[in-house]
Amino acid sequence: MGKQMTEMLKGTLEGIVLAILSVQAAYGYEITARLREQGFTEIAEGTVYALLIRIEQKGFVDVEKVPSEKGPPRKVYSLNVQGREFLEEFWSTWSFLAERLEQLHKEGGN
Amino acid sequence: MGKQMTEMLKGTLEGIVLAILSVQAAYGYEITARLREQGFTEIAEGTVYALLIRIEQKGFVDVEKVPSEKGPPRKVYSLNVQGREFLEEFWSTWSFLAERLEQLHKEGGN
DNA sequence: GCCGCTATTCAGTGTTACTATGTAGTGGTA
DNA sequence: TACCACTACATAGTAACACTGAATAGCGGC
Repeated sequence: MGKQMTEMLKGTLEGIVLAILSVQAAYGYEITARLREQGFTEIAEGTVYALLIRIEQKGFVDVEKVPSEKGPPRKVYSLNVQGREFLEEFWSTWSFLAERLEQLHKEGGN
Repeated sequence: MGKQMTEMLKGTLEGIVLAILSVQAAYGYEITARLREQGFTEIAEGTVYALLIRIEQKGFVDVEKVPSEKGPPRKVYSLNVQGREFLEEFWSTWSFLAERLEQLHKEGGN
């Protein structure tokens, strides 16, 4: 993956995953696949699983183990109230940053 | 500073500073002040200086020492060709990320 | 002589995403 | 039976980056 993207994902990937979960509960393998669909083709599985453990420890998600027909049991993550609050904060932080950067892009773009 | 902002700045602060330098050459103290003006009120001076050393080592900027009337000599940084190329890459990476996030924000915002 | 402002530097810390690998369950197939 | 492909999760070690909390240094005014 591009080094720039790697660094830029720090702090945003968590929000991205929470945003995905805010639409619908999902398990790790599924989330990875969904990220790939959305253009994040190079995000490693290990990265996603590590992130899921983190957001579980922070108490942003509820976890349920569900048997799979095709492999080991799935750990299905669903966003809880705390997670939704955090996601809102994330969006406001993101919006602030995005506005400043858009401004800078315009200024420099002459 | 909010922890979210801290993490989100990883990878973007470098681009922000390069964007500032793309408009006009500047020195560390000045850059810090300019960031504060633009709403990044809590970015530590030490952070900016460390970043400047990094981008100098990467060869994105040229440095000139200029005496000051008000204190120790200033180290004035100006963006060079390599820096401009890197900045362009930065903008394309940023745009990609911003588009995906905007999309996600819309989807989740129902 | 001391304080405030300007200006830079640096050691140590925490967080995060990546690499690389390992473990495990299921079904198909030769 | 043995092997492979796909599904599904876990983890140890690494690199990069922003922050904290200092220290150093030059200048002017009181």
